Amino acid sequence: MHPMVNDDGTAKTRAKAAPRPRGRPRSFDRETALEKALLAFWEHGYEATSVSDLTRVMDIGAPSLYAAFGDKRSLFDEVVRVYGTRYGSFTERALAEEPTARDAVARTLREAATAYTEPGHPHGCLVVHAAANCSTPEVEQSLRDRRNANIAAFEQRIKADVAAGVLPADTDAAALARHTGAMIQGMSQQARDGASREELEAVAEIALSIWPRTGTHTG
Amino acid sequence: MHPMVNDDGTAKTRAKAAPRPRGRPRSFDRETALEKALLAFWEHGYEATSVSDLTRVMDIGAPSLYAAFGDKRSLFDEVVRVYGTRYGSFTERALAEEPTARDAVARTLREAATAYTEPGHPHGCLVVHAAANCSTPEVEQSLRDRRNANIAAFEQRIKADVAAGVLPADTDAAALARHTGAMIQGMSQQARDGASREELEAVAEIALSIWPRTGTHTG
DNA sequence: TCATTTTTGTAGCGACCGCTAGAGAAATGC
DNA sequence: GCATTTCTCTAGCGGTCGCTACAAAAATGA
Repeated sequence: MHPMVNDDGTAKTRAKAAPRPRGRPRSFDRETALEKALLAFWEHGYEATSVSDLTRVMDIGAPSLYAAFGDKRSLFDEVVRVYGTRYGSFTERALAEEPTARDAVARTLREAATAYTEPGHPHGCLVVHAAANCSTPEVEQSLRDRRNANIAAFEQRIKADVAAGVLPADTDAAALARHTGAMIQGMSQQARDGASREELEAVAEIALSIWPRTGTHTG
Repeated sequence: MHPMVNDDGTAKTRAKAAPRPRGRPRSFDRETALEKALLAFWEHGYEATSVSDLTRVMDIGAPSLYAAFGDKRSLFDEVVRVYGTRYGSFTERALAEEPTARDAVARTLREAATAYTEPGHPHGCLVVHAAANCSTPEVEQSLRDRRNANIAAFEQRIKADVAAGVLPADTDAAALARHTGAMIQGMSQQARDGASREELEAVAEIALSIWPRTGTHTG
């Protein structure tokens, strides 16, 4: 057995043994740099964030960026994945944990009001805005797919409630899901345009009032 | 009196006499070129539409563009003005012509469903999307101001109905206006993401169901 | 010590960006 | 005809874009 030499001070990333690699070690923490890139892309979008911007905020040289993350496009892809797990997971959590579609939508909209106006990071949703007006169609399409997949997930959840009798049989699941998606995207735009958490929460409550109250909560 | 020589075939623009200017006449129709620029900016946004793109779709050289429209920024400003009168005026028309705030909002959302999916031009609203992720902050801010002014106009109209007793006294006019703005922007995003007119109309009807039905139409 | 491996900083590639100088072309007034 | 005015075309400016070749630097294994 090799001794687990891992407390050398710089290698925060390698938590799991793995003997130190051969060459010169990285001078920066990969996760920290990735988070900086995430914030830059979140604030300015894919296209308006130049590689020069990225190297500045990540505090590394261009060759280091390309060695660690590939090109700009794959760095952005990784940023989107990290964003999804770190900041954008409240929707799927609500869908998984709440007992009814209505509860899931309610929790999603309320948490969106908070998440989209949180201090410490840009307002609104990266998935909604970061690939708008993008001259690389694949990038624009990849986020569009994520948005539409979210709406499809709402639709599935609503249909399940209809099938279970929780929602009326004549419920238009597709329209209800799209309405929810439009609200989320509209609230994200509002957050970018300066709306506060309280203002977005009021919007969310109005939007929620359209739901038939046949669910578990009737108070 | 000078005879009104105005039928020289090329000068569509000068409808009002004004003796022909001194130098070499323009080889293109300014309004037609402006409309082409409008469509380009609408589809790709301010930043992603290069001057080279513009000269190609307008079918003129770069010096002609700069002579006729100033720089890229002022061309975009003019495009936004033209867009407002030609494509984006349905909101203020509804606010001016409908008897109640609710009717104005209903007409706005229904007409948005049509306008945002009309064939022959890009989907969605130029004001919502064309300055997203823009590295020129003034451009981004100018469209943001237009969006927020729209919401303020809704709020004023709603407050007028509250004052007139058409809407309940405890109506949250600001939240209701912001909800309307979020719906418009969300529907615009949906249109960009591929939603059809019928789908957006269904979303609009759902959104409208939140309004208290104390207005003139109760059928 | 010394060869090997990997990262780092410098410096710059070709392509495109918004924009314009300058010469020629097409109209006018005289 | 001829000067004047205005527009058009070619060509290219300085700057930034995404990206990379290259050599020095810093770790390893022997």
